[in-house]
Amino acid sequence: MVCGVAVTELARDFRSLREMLAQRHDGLPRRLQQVARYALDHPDEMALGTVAEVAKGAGVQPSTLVRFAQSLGYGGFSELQQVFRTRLRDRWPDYDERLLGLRDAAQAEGGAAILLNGFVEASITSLTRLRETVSAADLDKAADLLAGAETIYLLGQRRAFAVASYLGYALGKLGLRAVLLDNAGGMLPERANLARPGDALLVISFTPYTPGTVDTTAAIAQRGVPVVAITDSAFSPLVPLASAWLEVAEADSGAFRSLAASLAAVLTLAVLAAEKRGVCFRLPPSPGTAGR
Amino acid sequence: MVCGVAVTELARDFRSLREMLAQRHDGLPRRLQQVARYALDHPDEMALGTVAEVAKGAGVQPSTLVRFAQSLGYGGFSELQQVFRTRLRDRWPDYDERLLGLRDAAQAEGGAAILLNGFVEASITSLTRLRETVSAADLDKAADLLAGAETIYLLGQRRAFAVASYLGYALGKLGLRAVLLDNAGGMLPERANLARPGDALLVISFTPYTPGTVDTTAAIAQRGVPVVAITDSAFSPLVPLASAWLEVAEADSGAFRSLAASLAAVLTLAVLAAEKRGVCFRLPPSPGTAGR
DNA sequence: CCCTATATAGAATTTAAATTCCATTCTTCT
DNA sequence: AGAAGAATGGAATTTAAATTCTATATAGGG
Repeated sequence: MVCGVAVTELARDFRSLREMLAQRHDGLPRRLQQVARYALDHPDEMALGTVAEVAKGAGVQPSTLVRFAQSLGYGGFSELQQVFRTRLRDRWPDYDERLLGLRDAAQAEGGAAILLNGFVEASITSLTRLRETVSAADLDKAADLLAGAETIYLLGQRRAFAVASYLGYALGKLGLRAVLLDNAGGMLPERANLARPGDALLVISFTPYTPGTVDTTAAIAQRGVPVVAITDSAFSPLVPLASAWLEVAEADSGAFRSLAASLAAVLTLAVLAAEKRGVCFRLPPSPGTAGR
Repeated sequence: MVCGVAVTELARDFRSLREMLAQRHDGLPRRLQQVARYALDHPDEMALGTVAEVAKGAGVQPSTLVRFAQSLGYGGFSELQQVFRTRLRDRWPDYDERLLGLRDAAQAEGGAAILLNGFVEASITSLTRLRETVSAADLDKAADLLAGAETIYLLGQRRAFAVASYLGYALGKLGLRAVLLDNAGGMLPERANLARPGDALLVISFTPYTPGTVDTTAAIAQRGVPVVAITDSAFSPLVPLASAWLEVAEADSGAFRSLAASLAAVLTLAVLAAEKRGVCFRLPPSPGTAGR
């Protein structure tokens, strides 16, 4: 019946589908044009709805949707729907195109490039997700606590240690007193005892939460020191201990997790806290909206 | 059967669901906790996947998902899924609007969001640029040197220290012997003396190059130890000392540079080196294409 | 104006997914 | 340690959705 009609390669992503529809639209039967318009105007409905729902929305019969998909070269509506679902999954409006190109290029270059590309993609995923999960209010609250502290204690072990150490560097540059709690000589508990209620603890930990980190945080929190936690889930044992916390979930690329999102979050906190501190101690030149 | 059990009003939107799960999580059976975590970590899969797909992703049986939904008060998985689908619909009301207004949205949310957005964008810029400047050949060469080393010494100070420390963590996990050269007690020169020709040094430094890092690298290189450098320019003082080097330029967002690209590069090296080492020492089960 | 080819609507069928049920395995309490 | 209860995995069943089929309508050509 439909032998050799589909000259064009069938579209697997939303962009190509859009393009293809624009081209073939005029040659399509009336009802199918109607479906095409609806599909491009309501991509979310196309992705999430059942055939019956979409048909109702577009004002056509269910079978029309199937014929539409088939006339485009797909096996059926479900196959067409995958295009719309993929678009929902991978919606990084700015970066999706770039990423697709990167993946292809990496394949061509060989194993090392694929590996690198994996880490790059995991990092970008983490970063874009960060922008969605962390709100300005959360950041403000956490930064307020840090700005009000005399000394900021930093705690992070294993893979979170890198984050804590960079934060220590940044806070130092910004002129905020910070102490990096490492476990040198197994002295962590003793060094943690220095924290007093006028200070603050910033703790970073991800699954599986290092017991030492959790224990130390609990000990410090119990002594009335405000705790800001950076962790990866609402179920983290740090959350009940914290006065403020940020959810930072890092994607992994097989072997190791990225730290990109954690670093971005932590630097934001550092700069925010410094700004707030600046407002308290030395009044800034421009009042009102302090941030540029 | 389930008369009047659900005391709580059942959640119809994502936020309440999230909250409810956080509360009830501890009282839940093991598998149901597992599902709860997966659901919050992969909301898109929950929205788009079928029961079978989600079950596979979460590592449970399909029936467990249904029981999970029911224990929360929903009629079944489909009803629970609606919550996740609604979230997808509502969060991106309009595709085009979002394209235009990412930065505007940050403006509207306040200083904190602008700041965070800046760090996220800087990181993504660094990461995509990394893919352009670093070639697979460079990576291979550097990884070969590391794979051939008995012990890998890691050197990075100031902001590069975070990178070196994460690399140390990763190499340890991969079973490669690595020594992080910190300057504890001002003993850096003495500790660096331990490196011998059969070892390797991985050094990370960016403008302005920390003198201590450069000096130590020079001393080690002169004693015949192969050096792999991660630095930000061909004119870096590390380049003439190195047997292999990678150019990693980090974008900055005003105050601080991202470390995202450096971390991605360094992790790639670590995994590559471990793979090569595996090939040399214990022949892998699958010959030919050793990858994964 | 009629005949043929194509498109369409709606019912019938097929296919796939969600839910329930039951046997087995862990837990917990005595 | 043993029994009772809850939790789990997997097959069986039910339910819903997608696809196909056919009768009817519509448009285009002779």
